[in-house]
Amino acid sequence: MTADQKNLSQAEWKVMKIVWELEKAMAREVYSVAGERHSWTPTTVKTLLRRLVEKGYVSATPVGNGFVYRPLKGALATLESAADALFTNAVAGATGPLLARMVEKTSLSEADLDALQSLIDAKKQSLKKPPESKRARKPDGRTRS
Amino acid sequence: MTADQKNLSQAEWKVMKIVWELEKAMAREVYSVAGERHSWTPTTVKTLLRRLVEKGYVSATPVGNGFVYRPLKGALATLESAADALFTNAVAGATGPLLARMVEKTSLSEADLDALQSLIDAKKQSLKKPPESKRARKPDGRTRS
DNA sequence: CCGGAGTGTTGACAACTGTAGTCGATCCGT
DNA sequence: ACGGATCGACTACAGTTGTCAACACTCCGG
Repeated sequence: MTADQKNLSQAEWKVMKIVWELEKAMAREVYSVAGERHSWTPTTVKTLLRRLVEKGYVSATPVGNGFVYRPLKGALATLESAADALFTNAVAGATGPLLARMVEKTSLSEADLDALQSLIDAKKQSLKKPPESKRARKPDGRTRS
Repeated sequence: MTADQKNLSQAEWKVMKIVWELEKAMAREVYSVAGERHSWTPTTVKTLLRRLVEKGYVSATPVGNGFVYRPLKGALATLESAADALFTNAVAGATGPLLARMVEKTSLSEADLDALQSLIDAKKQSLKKPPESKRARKPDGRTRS
C-alpha cells in the first residue's frame, strides 16, 4: 500500500525533504537548494534523485530537457513509518519517556498542542474504563460519573 | 558527550535492544534470544556485537572464556538522538501531526500520559504568555513589587 | 590431563550508501 | 542555425551493512 518497502538512507531523506518542500520541483531548484543546504555537487543530487525514483518515492515527469520531480509518498506517512521503525527498536517502557522528550523539544503550534491534548485525554479514558474494546459510544461527552 | 558519533544500523539496533533488555548479557543469552527473535546464526550476532563494541555502544568485560556485554549508552538517550534525527528530516509543520500519530498508536501507561499532559500544559502556557523566553526570575529578591 | 562445548577473531562477499566525474543529448537565446 | 548552459545516464569507488563460514583458543567435567 502506501507503505514503502525500500527504506530511505539519510542522504535520501534530505533530498526528499527538499522535494516535499518544493512540492513540484525542477532539477535546477533541487540542485541549488541541496547545494547550499548540504554543499552537494549537482551530480550527487542527481544520483540521489535517481535512486529515489527507483525506490518509488518520487515521480519524474519529463518536461523540456529534463523532468519535474514530484513526491509520490506523503511526507507524513513516510515519517510515520520511520517513527514506527524507531519505536520497534524501543525497549518496552521507554516509549513513554521518549515521547515526552520529543514533545518537549519540539516546537508545536497551539493547534498541535490541542490535538495532542485530546489524544491524551482519550487515551486516559480508555485506560480507566477497562479496554471495553470498541467504545462505539460516540463522544457525546458528559460521561458524568 | 553522551552523544554518539556512529549511528546504529537496523540490525545493530535489534542487538542493542536485546542487550538493553538483558542489562548484563552473556554471549550465550544474546545468541539464543537473537536466534529465536530474528533467526540469526550465532556468528551473525557475534559480528554485530563486535561492531557495537567498536562503535562504543556496549562494553565487553572479560569473564571466563568470553565476555559479559553491557550497554554503555542508555536506551533512552540513544532512542532520543535517533528521534532527533528523524525530526530533522521532518518537513516543517509535519512534526505536530507526526507526534499525534505516535502518541495515538503507542500504548502508554497512565503515568506516561500524565507526564505528557503536564508537558503540553506547560507548552501551552509558554505559547500564550509571550515568548518572553528566559524569565529566569532569580530570587535575588527585590523585584520591587 | 583431555576433549568437547562454547567463544571470540578473521575473512568473505554481495548489497546499499555517499559522493562525484564524464559524456552525450537537449534546450534557449542570439 | 549555433554555441553555451543544462540535464540525465553511466561509471566509479570507497565505506557501511547484513550474513556467515572457518578457525583458533579457553574452560569445565570427567
